[in-house]
Amino acid sequence: MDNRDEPRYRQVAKQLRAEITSGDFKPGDPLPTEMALCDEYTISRYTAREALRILAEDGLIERRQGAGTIVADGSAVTFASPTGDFESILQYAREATFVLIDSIEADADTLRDLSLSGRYRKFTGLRRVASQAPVALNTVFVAAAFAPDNKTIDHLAESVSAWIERHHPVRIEEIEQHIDAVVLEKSQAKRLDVPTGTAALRTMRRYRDAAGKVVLLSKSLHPTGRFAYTMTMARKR
Amino acid sequence: MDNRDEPRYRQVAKQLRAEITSGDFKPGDPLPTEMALCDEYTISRYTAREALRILAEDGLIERRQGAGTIVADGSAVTFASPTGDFESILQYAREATFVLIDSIEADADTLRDLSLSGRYRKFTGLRRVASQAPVALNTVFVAAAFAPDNKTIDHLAESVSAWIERHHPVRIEEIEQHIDAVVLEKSQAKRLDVPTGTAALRTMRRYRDAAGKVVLLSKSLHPTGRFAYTMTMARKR
DNA sequence: TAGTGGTCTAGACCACATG
DNA sequence: ATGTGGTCTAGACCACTAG
Repeated sequence: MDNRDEPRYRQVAKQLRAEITSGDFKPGDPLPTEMALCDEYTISRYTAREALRILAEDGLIERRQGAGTIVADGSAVTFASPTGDFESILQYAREATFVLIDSIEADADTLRDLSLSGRYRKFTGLRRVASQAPVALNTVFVAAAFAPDNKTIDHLAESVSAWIERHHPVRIEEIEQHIDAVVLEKSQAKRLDVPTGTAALRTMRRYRDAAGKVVLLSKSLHPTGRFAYTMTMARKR
Repeated sequence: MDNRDEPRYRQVAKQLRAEITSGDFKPGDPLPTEMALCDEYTISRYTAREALRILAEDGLIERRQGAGTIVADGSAVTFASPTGDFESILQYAREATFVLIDSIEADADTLRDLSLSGRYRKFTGLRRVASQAPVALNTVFVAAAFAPDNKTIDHLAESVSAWIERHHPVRIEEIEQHIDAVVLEKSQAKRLDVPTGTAALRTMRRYRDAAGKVVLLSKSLHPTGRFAYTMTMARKR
């Protein structure tokens, strides 16, 4: 079933998120109180609060001292990243899990098309939040030296770039992002469980280290309604 | 001096921040461990961690399990764009001309849908580069106080936000951008001179002044192939 | 006044990084 | 092997909101 290594508070957050996005809780509805969550999940208050913190940071809920916790409005469908820090721009919901479909060594033609040189491992998978419909069909090319094994990447609950930085002495210095729109093909739509002909955001990101080497290249297809890209830019002074 | 009501963890965070920004701790330096902070400030580990969490969220420090906490080598990451100014986000707008189709006062329903309050003028038009096919179907809501007249906006060869800043004493401090994908409807496709059913990037941007007031709201439909969104994010300051 | 979320303590065990 | 940060428990008191 679920990854037993995943912290309890993320599991709880995932569950609550599912109940919110599925409509069990609607915008404006009160969420269970912290003590209620403690009882329901048999967890301490700290764990309940960590779960709620995640949802609050993602803008899914609003908390008010003395009053309670309610579902924020307008966030039932999309997963937005309102903050401006490096990781949150790139990620889907914090708990989005990579579900591996396929893993092979990238062939020469593919690499040439992507302007990559060197050896790369190609992972194909879905990004899911809880057991909801996938938010993305994801293809990731990882430089061979940094590639995780299949067991590691499957059910990875963070970004691949974050995993690489934690496990290898490399630092991503720059990300180039390219976004356009496409209409999904039949096979893609099937994997994502949407009708053929649905529109999707297509993103391609190149993650480079200080030397300009592409450590990671990620291509994603996000069907409309499951994902939208949000960011805030502040003016430089 | 210090607000005595302020939570202890914020006081600690404030103190640590001061030590970092004053240069007592330099980028790459290890910060005191959690236990060391507990002793130094006579606080529990929870309180120390809350303080560190604040600094980590602000991008001032980096934490790695097992390794420790160090001062980050850049301040919070910003979106580095080639030119470093707002115009670069608009990309097409720099060389694209706004061709006015329609101009009316926005009605109450429309404003409510967009969460706008106050009076706004709604301009509909195409963005063209030279006499090529249009790169966008554009709807712009301008706060009444700043709205250009029809003659001015038609064939405007810059962004509307730039025009506003040049002609009114207002400064855009923040832009919130939302991007998703759609399939064009017949009337939209016709205007853009593409087949019905073409995919398009849909962007919505809110331009706010220092007070948070939405000065300008722009919605665009960019047909695939004519426009793609590219940006580069750098980790360093 | 009762109940909520906010802050805080004092423990504990674990995963991970480094020597 | 040691020490770090990550997770988690079981308490407590306080600030605030609402009936």
